[in-house]
Amino acid sequence: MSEDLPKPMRLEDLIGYNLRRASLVDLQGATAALERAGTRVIPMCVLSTVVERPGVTSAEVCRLLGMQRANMVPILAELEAKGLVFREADPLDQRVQKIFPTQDGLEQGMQWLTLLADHETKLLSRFSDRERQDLLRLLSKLWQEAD
Amino acid sequence: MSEDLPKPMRLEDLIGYNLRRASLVDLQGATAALERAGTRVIPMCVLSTVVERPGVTSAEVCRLLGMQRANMVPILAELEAKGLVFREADPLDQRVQKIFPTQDGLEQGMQWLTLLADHETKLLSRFSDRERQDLLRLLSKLWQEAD
DNA sequence: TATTGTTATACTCTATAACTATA
DNA sequence: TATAGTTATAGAGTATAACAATA
Repeated sequence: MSEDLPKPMRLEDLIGYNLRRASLVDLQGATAALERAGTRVIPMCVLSTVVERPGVTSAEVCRLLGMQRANMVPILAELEAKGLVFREADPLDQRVQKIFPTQDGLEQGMQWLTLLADHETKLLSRFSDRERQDLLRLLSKLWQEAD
Repeated sequence: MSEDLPKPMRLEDLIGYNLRRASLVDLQGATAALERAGTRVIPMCVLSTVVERPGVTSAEVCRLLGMQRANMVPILAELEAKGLVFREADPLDQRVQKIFPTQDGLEQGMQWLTLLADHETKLLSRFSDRERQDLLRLLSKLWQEAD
């Protein structure tokens, strides 16, 4: 009885359009939440990665976060200047510097993560637990399985 | 028996992190798909809006797409220079210009939308129809209901 | 040859302030 | 006073090429 429309014919039917709008809404709230703590989203992501993987190298962080090495330089310099991470020469490979969180870095990393978790609780207040789980799973599957 | 962990403690547990990674993966593919047609994502979104709402004003497109008025100016100039849209003074309000798609604009708008739909079919090839529907609904709910 | 960390640079997108013409 | 369209400008994020040191 109903005709089949095989392709989306409107902008709002595109997953990508809704992805970008949703990501932008989240980013605004996340930026505001972190601004009060004196940081931004990208340094927060880098610090979290260092906290979760102490001894990681700059190039590894770049691969994990999908960033260019050149753009990591000022971010790490900023975190180091704030006393949140420090670098150590790797005796096994003179090219690389292993990055570790300081005690302050561990505490700030936890606090920044909590700020974002609180922001997300507000953002998703009308979502059921099941909807949050589904959304997280589908988004993760989307970018992790991308070739 | 299991402990309850009320807040995410890792970067990858944040919806926002997965939103941004997923949006970026999609954006790369969408940009590549549109590059072959000689355009970019934002002009495509603007043209689609004009096609779906002929006679819309610049300020209305900005509100619909969440853009600043200042940033719309060069986009509309580009679409106009390509002969895809044209503007008409509104006799009822001398401040506004109503924007309409040309015949070429209608055809290009359809073609650009098809390019993105094809890109999404590839991107979501491992997603079931149900998963695509769920993802679309959850993303739309996230940004449309945001206050 | 390939990789790491780095510098310099350019480009896109986004944000803000200020202007004019009109409502 | 508020809004529409515009200009100029600054900022954040991203991308590429090239370099020296090391593997």
